[in-house]
Amino acid sequence: MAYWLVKSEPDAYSWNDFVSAGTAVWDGVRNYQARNNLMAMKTGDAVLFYHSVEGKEVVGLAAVSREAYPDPSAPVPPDGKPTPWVVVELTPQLLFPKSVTLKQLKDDPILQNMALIRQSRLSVMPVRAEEFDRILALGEVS
DNA sequence: GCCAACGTTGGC
DNA sequence: GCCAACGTTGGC
Repeated sequence: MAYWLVKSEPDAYSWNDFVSAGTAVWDGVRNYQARNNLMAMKTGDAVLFYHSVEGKEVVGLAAVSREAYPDPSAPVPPDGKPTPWVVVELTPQLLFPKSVTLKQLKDDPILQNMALIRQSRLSVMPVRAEEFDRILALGEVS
């Protein structure tokens, strides 16, 4: 199983919105690196849910419930080719007992090299197993 | 509110 | 194909 992190601005789509919806179609990704990460996701993979801009913290854990398929919200290319953009579907798993702030991640020696820190604009990124375990520990997920 | 990082667009 | 201009993201 692989591990991932997705970002969402809570003003636009928060963890509570996600829980209320029960499942989320992760649409609107328009960056090729992020798209490649979406395409690599497998059903059952674990996904950390991060609030960007407001909060700046990992708030919960989700799971991939459906693998990549074409993004229905993407514009149709004029040449009639299929859109390059994809979505996955995510399902909430649990709310962290304690949110893990960006500052905590930056201050932790194990987490120094996370894409979240080194590449702040990427919205969908892989997480290493040791990073994932460490973040769950910081979030007091038992 | 500012601005650094960085991806995209379009003129040449 | 290069690169300046521009737009967006997201931390501070």
